[in-house]
Amino acid sequence: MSRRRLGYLFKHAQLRLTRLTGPALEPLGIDGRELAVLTVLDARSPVSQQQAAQELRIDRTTMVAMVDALERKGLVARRPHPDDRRKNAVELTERGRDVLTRGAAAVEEAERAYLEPLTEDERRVLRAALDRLATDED
Amino acid sequence: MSRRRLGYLFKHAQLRLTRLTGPALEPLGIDGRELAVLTVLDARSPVSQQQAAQELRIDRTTMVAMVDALERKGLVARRPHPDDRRKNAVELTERGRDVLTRGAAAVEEAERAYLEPLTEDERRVLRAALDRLATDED
DNA sequence: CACTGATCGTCAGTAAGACTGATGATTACC
DNA sequence: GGTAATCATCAGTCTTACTGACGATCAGTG
Repeated sequence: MSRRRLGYLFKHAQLRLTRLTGPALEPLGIDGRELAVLTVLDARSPVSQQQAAQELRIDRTTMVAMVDALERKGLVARRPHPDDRRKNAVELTERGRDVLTRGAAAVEEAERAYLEPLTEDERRVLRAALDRLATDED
Repeated sequence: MSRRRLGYLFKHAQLRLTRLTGPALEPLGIDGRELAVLTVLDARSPVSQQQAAQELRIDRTTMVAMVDALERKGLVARRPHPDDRRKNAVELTERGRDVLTRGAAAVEEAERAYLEPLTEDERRVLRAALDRLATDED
């Protein structure tokens, strides 16, 4: 049996993760990407859209669409940034904070189930390895 | 600093991998997914499109498009399957085998560079962990 | 102050990837 | 022989994420 390529392993490892986190977040009306945006907006507030985009390494135009969606759902609000009129200060609404709290717990639980087939040691090494592999030293 | 979520880590670990394997395969005119298809077709020949699709866990209709592309590039040929006239026996052309050989070497080398920041131990554990995480026990 | 260049948010258009659902041809079941 | 399942295909759709352009605003220079 030939050893599978890393690309295959990553793709399907990620697919299985999505199959767990997706349904866990679905009752809250968001997906994993939106939860990530909520997390950054909450932690770094008040933050411009581009700062948040850089934090998550997503495109600036993608962030526009994400904030659009979250705003439509009433989870965030665009406000004029105090220091710079070009920027939006994007803030979580009360409901946004609630969804963030519950979403974080749901994902935590889903990740626990996801990692269940691994030993404690493997989980630790996996996380450390991914951390380094995900970082470009460009 | 808050621990990043698995979804983020997987996404960006995969992005960096693609940034290495993509250019490595580019001179051959294929991408990683096409190389994977060539690999399966070569190992299991003669194989129907759906068998190959199942092997790689991609959709049957996606496989049609992949074989279309590979056929256009002269790397594979659809032939009537000896046992079942519904099936195509998809086979590598001579040039397809050459591209597979050189592509496999190129990806091997790219993966080596990709894993360079990890210790030998970490590489072993990572692979074992991904293997299990990528497998649905459904 | 006036100019130049950069930054921020936005929008339109596009491209890749992968799906659903339908179809015709063929095969297997009984 | 008739019904159900399988294979490859196609059209259409959906998601994700991009490029390139735009107006508005800011920062630095002289």
